[in-house]
Formats: sequence, structure tokens, C-alpha cells
Amino acid sequence: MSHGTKVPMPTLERLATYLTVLTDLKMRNVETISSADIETRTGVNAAQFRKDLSYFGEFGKPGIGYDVQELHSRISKILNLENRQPVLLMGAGNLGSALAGYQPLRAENFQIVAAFDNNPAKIGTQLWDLTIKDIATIEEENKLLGARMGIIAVPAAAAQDAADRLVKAKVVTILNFAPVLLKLPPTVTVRNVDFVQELAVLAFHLPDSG
Amino acid sequence: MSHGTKVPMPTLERLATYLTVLTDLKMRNVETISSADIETRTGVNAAQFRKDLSYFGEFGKPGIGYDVQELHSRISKILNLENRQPVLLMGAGNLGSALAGYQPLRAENFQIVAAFDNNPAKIGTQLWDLTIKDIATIEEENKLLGARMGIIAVPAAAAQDAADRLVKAKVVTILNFAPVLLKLPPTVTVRNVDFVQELAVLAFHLPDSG
DNA sequence: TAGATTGTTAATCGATTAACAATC
DNA sequence: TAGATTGTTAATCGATTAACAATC
Repeated sequence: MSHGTKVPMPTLERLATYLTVLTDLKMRNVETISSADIETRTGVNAAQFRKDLSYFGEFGKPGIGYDVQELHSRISKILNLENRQPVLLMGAGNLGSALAGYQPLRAENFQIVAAFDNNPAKIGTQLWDLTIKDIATIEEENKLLGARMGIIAVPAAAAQDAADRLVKAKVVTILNFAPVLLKLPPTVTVRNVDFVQELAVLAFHLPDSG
Repeated sequence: MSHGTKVPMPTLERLATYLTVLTDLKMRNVETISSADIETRTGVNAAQFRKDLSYFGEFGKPGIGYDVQELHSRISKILNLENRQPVLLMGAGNLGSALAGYQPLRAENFQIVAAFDNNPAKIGTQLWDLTIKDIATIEEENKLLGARMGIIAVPAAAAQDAADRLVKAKVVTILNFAPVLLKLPPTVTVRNVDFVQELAVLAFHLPDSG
């Protein structure tokens, strides 16, 4: 999918939010929604929603709104989520285990297809329906799996190595949970999730104690 | 802490990043850093870093840079992380368990002091060093604990109820992992972390398959 | 002093939103 | 047709960054 205008990052983030809402609406057999409905359900301004969609074409009918099925299908296509998207998991600790078992990923067509760890005590054991593999075998394993997405759920000290291995195995997008700035080729897209950062921002908003 | 000018949200998020880096530098006995060093370590533009700090006063010495200890201490104070910050955890499933065992929270002075669940099979059992409590007892429990921060790690369908209970228990900031728009009084600050959203944004960046 | 680096201003850049003609 | 709601423009708002005087 090639998009004429450059799409702002906040637009992409909201697109993913719309998709989740649409998945829910579809399941509940809602047929049509307006941008005002979207505002109620997501908190995103209705004009913002329409502007976001405008980067990708026309989606609605003036006076009517948007067809839920069609909008879901088109956003799904934009985000490359029409078909099952395989994902490699680096790290089979507490967080990795939680991610591997996280059901909502399935609902949006993500599937964690392999879990890697460097702890010999873990290699060969089961993580849900997966057998944990040696992190050293990732290149070989992904020749068969063909995953282009990876998740890093290893300790900070091991994150750069995990990232390098993912890239060697031909992964091009990485979701990184380690609080570390990964140094990678510009062809690789990285997003960081940092629990401590999130809590720290919240702590700032605490009223002065007492 | 009262701040004259309104602080932009991206500034707060970066402040948390600086703090993590400074914690690391402190541990490694680095005494001084420049804004250029910060750029190397965080990817944040040096001017951006200086601008971010300027919302809170003056921190460095022209020609020299910033004292690591002092900068850490001052950012720590700004973010209300000088003293241990107690946090309530809602949901003792896979994700809740991973969060309760997540070491980096400790390093920045966060402490999960109680875990709540509504599953009778879990109530009374151990989660690391905590005994899982009935979610219905949260108000009573937090009278003693006095936590003002909460984490929601329950399924989407239970998230609003969990949030309402946190607010009743006098929690004023919430980190929400459920992909749901929480409806709460404006006095409550919420941040959402959505794994599916993160992966969806990455999926958009996948080169067209083939 | 000379060199380095800050804090801040002002210019640039980008995102949000109100308003409205088009249209179902 | 009248009412509703889209897609898009233009205005507003806010964040980023280059530049530089101040100063250690």
C-alpha cells in the first residue's frame, strides 16, 4: 500500500484505535456509524476522525455515515492486518509469557509463532502452545516462519542483542519493551513501550501529597 | 510542585526517559553530561532536551554541562518519585503477574503494594510477595495503604468496573492496559497502553509483502 | 583568555479543529 | 425536499529546532 501524502504518526495510532472499535461494532452487528459516534466511543474529535481517514481516500456517505463492515475492512487493509501477521517473541520470562498468552492480539490477526530465550533451563519447555527455542536458532527458524515482526521482552542488558538477531532473521518491525534506545538500520521500524515511563508521567500528575 | 507554564505532554514523557538514563549514569558513576550526550543516549535532540528542562528552571552550567546527581535528583522531584510511590494492581492474570514481578519499577521507586482479582480461585493465593485480595475489599485495603496510583490489567469487559473501584478507593492516576475508553471524573488522570495498537502501527510500516 | 555549552528566542514545522459547501 | 453528515479548507494552536548571546 503506497500513500501519496505522508501520514502523521498520531493518525496511524488513532487508526489502530478505530479498528479495535470497529471490530467490536462488527461483532455486535452494528451496521452504520457516524464520526460523532466515533468521538463518543474513542474520545477522538469527529473532525479529527474524518481528517485521519482523508489521508487514505473517501470512506463514508454524507448524511448517512460509515458502513461498519466496509470501514473495518478498509482500515484493516491499510494496516496490513487483512491476513494473519506472524510475530516472533524474544524472551520467555514473565512479560513474554503474558504477551504470548494475550488474547486480544489474535482478535486483530496477530499471531506469535515462536518464542526465543537464551536460558538453557527454558529452552525446550512449553510456553502455551509454543516450544521455547534457543535464541541462537532464530535465523534458521524464521526461514520457515517468514515473520517480519518481532517483540523484545528481554532484560534491558540483552535488548540490543535480541534486536540485532531479529534483524538478521529478516524482521523489519520491532516492538521493544526494554527501556533502551536500540541502534538499528533505518530500514527497521521500532516502537518502544516503557512501563516505567508511563507510570512516571502519571506520577507527575499526582496532586501534591497530603 | 506547581509549574507556572503548562508543560507539554511530550516533554513529560521525555523527562521520564531522561530520568531512566540518569539512573543508569549515576550507577556507573558518571559525574557530568552535556545535552549532546543526552541526544546520543536517548535520540532526543539536544535543543529539545534543554527546552524541556527550561520549563522547570535552570539545571546546567554553560561550558560544562549538567551534574548527573543533581539533574537526577531534580527530575526525580519534578516527577514525584523522590519517595517510594505505592501502586495498586487490578488483575492478577498473566499481565498483572508480569507487572508485579517487573524489576525496573522498583529502580524508579514504584512499588506495587497490593494485587486484586475477582476470581475466587485466585483470591488468597500468592503473587510473588503479595497475597491476592478480593477486588471488593479495595476501599478498605487502601485506607491503610494510601496508594494514589493504580494499574488496570483486567480483561476489557471488566476494566470500567476496576477503574470505578480504584477511584472509589481514592486513586487519582491510572495506567490502563485494557483497550477501552474509561469514563472517569476529570480529576483522575489516565494513560492507556495498548499492545494491539502498537503492533498495528508497526504493521502499517511493513513493506508490501513479497 | 579561548573553548565549550547553556538557556532562550524566534522561526519553522506539523497537528488539531471549526466551519461549510457538497451530497446522500 | 429537509435533515444529516461527509470531506476538505483554512485558521488556530502547539511542538520542534536552529541560532546565538550569555557565561562557566
